[in-house]
Amino acid sequence: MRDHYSPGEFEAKWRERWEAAKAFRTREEPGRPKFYGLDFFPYPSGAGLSVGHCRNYVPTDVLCRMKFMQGYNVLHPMGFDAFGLPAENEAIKRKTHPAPMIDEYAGTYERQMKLIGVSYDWERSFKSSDPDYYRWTQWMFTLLHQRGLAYRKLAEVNWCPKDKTALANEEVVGGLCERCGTPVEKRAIPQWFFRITEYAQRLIDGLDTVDWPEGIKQMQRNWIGRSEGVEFTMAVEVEPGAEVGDDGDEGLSVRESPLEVRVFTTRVDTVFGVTFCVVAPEHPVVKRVLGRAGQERREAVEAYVASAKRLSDTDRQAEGREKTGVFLGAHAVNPLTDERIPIYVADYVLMGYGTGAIMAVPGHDQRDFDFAKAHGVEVRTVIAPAGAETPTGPDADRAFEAKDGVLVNSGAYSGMPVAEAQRALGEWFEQNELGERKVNYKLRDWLISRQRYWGCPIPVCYSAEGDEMLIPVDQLPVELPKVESYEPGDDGSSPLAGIPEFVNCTTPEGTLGRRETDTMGGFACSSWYFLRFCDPHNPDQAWDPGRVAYWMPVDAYVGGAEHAVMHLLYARFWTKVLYDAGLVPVEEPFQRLMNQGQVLGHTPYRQAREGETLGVGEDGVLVSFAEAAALPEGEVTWRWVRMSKSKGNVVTPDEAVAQFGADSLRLYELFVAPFEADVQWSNEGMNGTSRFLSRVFRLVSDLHGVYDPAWRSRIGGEELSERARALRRVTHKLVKKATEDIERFAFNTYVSAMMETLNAYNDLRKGSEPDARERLAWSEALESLVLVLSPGAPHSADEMWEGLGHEGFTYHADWPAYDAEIARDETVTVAVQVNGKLRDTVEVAADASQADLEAAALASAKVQAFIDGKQVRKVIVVPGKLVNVVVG
RNA sequence: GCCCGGUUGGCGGAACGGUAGACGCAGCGGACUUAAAAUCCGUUGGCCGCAAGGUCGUGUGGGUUCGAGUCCCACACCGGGCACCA
Repeated sequence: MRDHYSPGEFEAKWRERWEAAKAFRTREEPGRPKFYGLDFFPYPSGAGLSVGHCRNYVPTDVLCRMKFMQGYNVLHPMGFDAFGLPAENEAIKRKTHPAPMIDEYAGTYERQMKLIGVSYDWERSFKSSDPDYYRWTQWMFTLLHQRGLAYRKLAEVNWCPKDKTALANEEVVGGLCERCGTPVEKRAIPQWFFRITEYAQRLIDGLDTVDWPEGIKQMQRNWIGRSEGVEFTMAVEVEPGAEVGDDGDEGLSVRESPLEVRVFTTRVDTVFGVTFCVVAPEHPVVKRVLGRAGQERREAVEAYVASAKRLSDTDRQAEGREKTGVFLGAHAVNPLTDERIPIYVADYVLMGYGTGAIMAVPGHDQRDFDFAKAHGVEVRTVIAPAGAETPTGPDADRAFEAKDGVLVNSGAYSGMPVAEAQRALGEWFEQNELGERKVNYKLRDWLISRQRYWGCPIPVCYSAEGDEMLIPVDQLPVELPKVESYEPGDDGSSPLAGIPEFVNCTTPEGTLGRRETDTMGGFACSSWYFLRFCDPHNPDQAWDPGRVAYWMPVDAYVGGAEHAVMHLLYARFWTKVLYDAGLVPVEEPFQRLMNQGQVLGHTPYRQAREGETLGVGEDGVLVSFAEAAALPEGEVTWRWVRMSKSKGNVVTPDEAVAQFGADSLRLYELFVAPFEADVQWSNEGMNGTSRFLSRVFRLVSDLHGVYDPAWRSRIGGEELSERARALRRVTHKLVKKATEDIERFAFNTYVSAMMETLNAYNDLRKGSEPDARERLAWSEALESLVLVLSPGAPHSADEMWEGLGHEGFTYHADWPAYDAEIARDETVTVAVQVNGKLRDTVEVAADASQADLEAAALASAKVQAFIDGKQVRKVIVVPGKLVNVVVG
C-alpha cells in the first residue's frame, strides 16, 4: 500500500473513475433530506481560473461532499454566465465571435474545476447564452410585463460621440470613454425598466428571514435606502415687480393649474427653520416660473440649468464641491407660518429622488447650511441640543443635525422633543390636508436595456403605430441572429437594429412589425439560474414546480462579496415576483449566504519615472516579475493585490496541481485562513498540506495490517485498554469537531483538527505494537480519519480507502458518527490561579466535584507559596476549567 | 462624512468571559545519508535567570469582572461599501 502522497500517481485515476461512474450525478431519492449548495454563477474569463477562484469552489465542495455522505440528496451544480459586456468586448478585441469564444473559455473552466476534484453534476450544466436557457429568460420578461413590472420610458445613456456608441457605466471612467478618452455625453432614448421599486419594502423585510452576513444585509438596506418623512405642498408666488408677459410660445392656456411646489422632508420638526427652498434644475416649476420672468432673470437661470445639464454625474457629485445655484425669482409660502421664502435652483438637489424640491433648513442640514453661507441666506436655529443649553446659533460654523434635541423658536411646538414634534407636525399636515406622511426609497427601477449584441433579446415587437406587443410565449425564444459583425451601431442603436431579417417581423396580430433590438443586461440571466438548476433541461417550461419546490431554497450560496448588492437584490426581486405568481414556494431564494475572502498575489511595483503619469489612485507602476528581478532592490515595492490577469500575479490551479497535487491545493485553500478572510497567497504553504497527506498515508500504510473492516460490530464486546480508550476518544473528538467545523464554514480548523489528530495517533502508536483489543480501536481510527479527510482531500481518501480493502468511493460511504460519551475526557487539567494569575495546573478526574477541585488546588505547593501569609477571601471554581483563589 | 469588517510571535492563524499563541509555514539544533533532497526527532513570543522560576505581552487609553484577546466607552491605523437621496 502507498506510504506517501504522490499525487501524480493516483489523483488523475480517481477523477477518471468518478467521471466514468457518474459519481456526482444528483441523487433524488425519496425519503432523504435535501441540500442545495451553490456557487455564484461565474463569467468564464479567458484567463481561466486562479487559485483565488478555487477559494470559492473548494469549501462549497467540502460542505456538499459531507452532506452527501451524511445521506442528503445534494444538488451541487455549475454553469456559466455567458452573456454580457465583458464577453462581447473581449470577442471584439480578439476579432472573433462571442459564442465559440465563450464555449472555449467555459470548457477551460470546466476542465480546471474537474482538475481540482470539485463534485459538480455536470449533466445539469448550461450557459445563459444557450437558447434553451434564454428562452425562459424571455419568458420571465413576459411574466414581469404581464404583471405590470416591465415598462419603457425615456432614459439617458452614456454616449461616446467619437465611437458613436452607448456605453455602460463601467465603461465610463472619470467622465471619459474608457476606450478612446473622449468626454461622454448624455442621450435620452426609450429603454426598458423593471419595477423593482414596487418591492422595496418587501426586499427590506425579507432580509430579516435569511441567514446572511450582517454586513451584506446592511449594504442592501442602505442601497434600498428607506426614509420616512412628510411630503407637502407650498404655493409659489412669482417675484413681485417682475416683468410679466413676454412668455411667448408657451401660451396662456397652460397656466390653469395653480403654481406650487411639492417638497419632501425627513425633518418636519425643523419646518419653522425653513429660510429658503431649492428645486432641481430639471424641475418643471422652473420653466413655468421663467415663463413669467423678465429677460435678465430668465437668461441667468437658463444659463445655470444648461451648465448643470452639461456636467457629468460624477462631476456634479464630486466631493467637496461648492454649492452652486441661482435665485429663481419666485417665492414659496411656508404653510405653517405663511412666511414667504426665496426659491433657488441648485444642482445639489436631485430630480430623481423625492419630489426634486426641498425645504431648506440651513440651521439643521449641513448641505443647506453650506448653500446659505455661500448665498447669504438667513440661518435660523429651531432645535436646541437636549440637556446642554448651548443652542447652536447662526454664528456656528456647522449645522446642528443631531436628533436628540428640543424645538425652539417654533411657536406652539417649542419645547417639544424632536421625535414628538415630528409626529405632531405630521399629523398637523394631514389634518389640514396640506401634506401627508410618506416613505421614500433611494432604490431606482432596474434599467434592463442594453444597446448591445451579446445579450438575451427582449421579446417585444412594435406595430407600425408604435404599439408594443409581447412575443407569444410559444414563439420563444427570439433567437439572437448569428452574424459576422455585431459591433454597436454608430447611431446608438443596438447592432441588432442593422439586421433587417431580425428587425422585420410579423406582430402577434398578423401585421407588419418591428422587433425590439435592445438586449437585456447580464443581471437578468443570473437572476433565476438557481431555479433552472432544479430542472435544467425541461423543454416545456422553465421548471417543473415540483422540482423547484423540492430543492429551493438554496441552503448555502457561496461567492464573493462584490455581488453584495446588485445580483443578490435582483435575484431576490425575481423570486418574490415568482412567489406572487405562485410559481415558486419561497420568497427568499438564498437561505444562507457566505462570502469567501479574496486571494491576494504578491505584486511588484516601481516608482514612477520622470514624465510618467500615474492613473487615479495609483502611486506606483506595475512591473512584471522579470522586470522586478532586474531592478535594484530599493526601487521595487511589493504589494498584496487581488489576483488578476492584468496584474500578472496569478497562480493557476494547473501550476499548483502540477507542483503540489490537487489535494494539497484543496487542503491549503481551506487551511490558509478563515473562510471569510483575505489571504496573501504563497505556494510555500502547500508544502505543509502535502507533508500532512504523506503522514496520513504513512500511518494508514503502517497500520493497515491491523485494520478489521468488521470493527464496528466487535468493538463493544470487550473491556478496552487505557490506550484503546484514549484512541477512541481522539477519534470521536475528531469526528465531532470536523462535522461541526464544516457545518459552520470553519474549514481552517477542520484541517487543523485532522493534523492534531494525526499527531495524537502517532504519539499513541509509539511503544508497543497494538494488541488485539487495540486493533479494533485502530480500525475505527483509520476508517474515521480517511472518511473525515474525504471531503477535503477526496483523491487521497479514495486511494487509502482502496488500500484498506474497500471498493468504490468514500463519497458513497457513510459519514462517521460520533458518540459524545466516548469523546469525553476521563481526566482534565485544571488551571489554578491566585488573584487571576496562573500559578499551577492540577490533573483531576473529569467529574471531580467543586470541593475536590478546591482541595486539589489548595494542596498545590506552588499555590501555597502565593497564598502564604495572606487571607483567602474567596475561591472561584469552574468545573473542568480552573480554580481561582482570591487572597488579600 | 456615514455604514460594515479588521488589528494576536519572523509569517498565516487558534482560543464557550477561564492555562494566550492550537495547527501550520519559515528558522535553528540533531538523526539518517559518501553528500544533498526527502523523511524523522527536538526546539522556537520578549526580557531577567546556570536553573527552578519570575516578569511583561493580543493596536492605544479607560471601564466592568474573582478573571478580558473575548464585554462596554473613547481613540488610532488598515481594508471594504455608500456618499449632496433632503
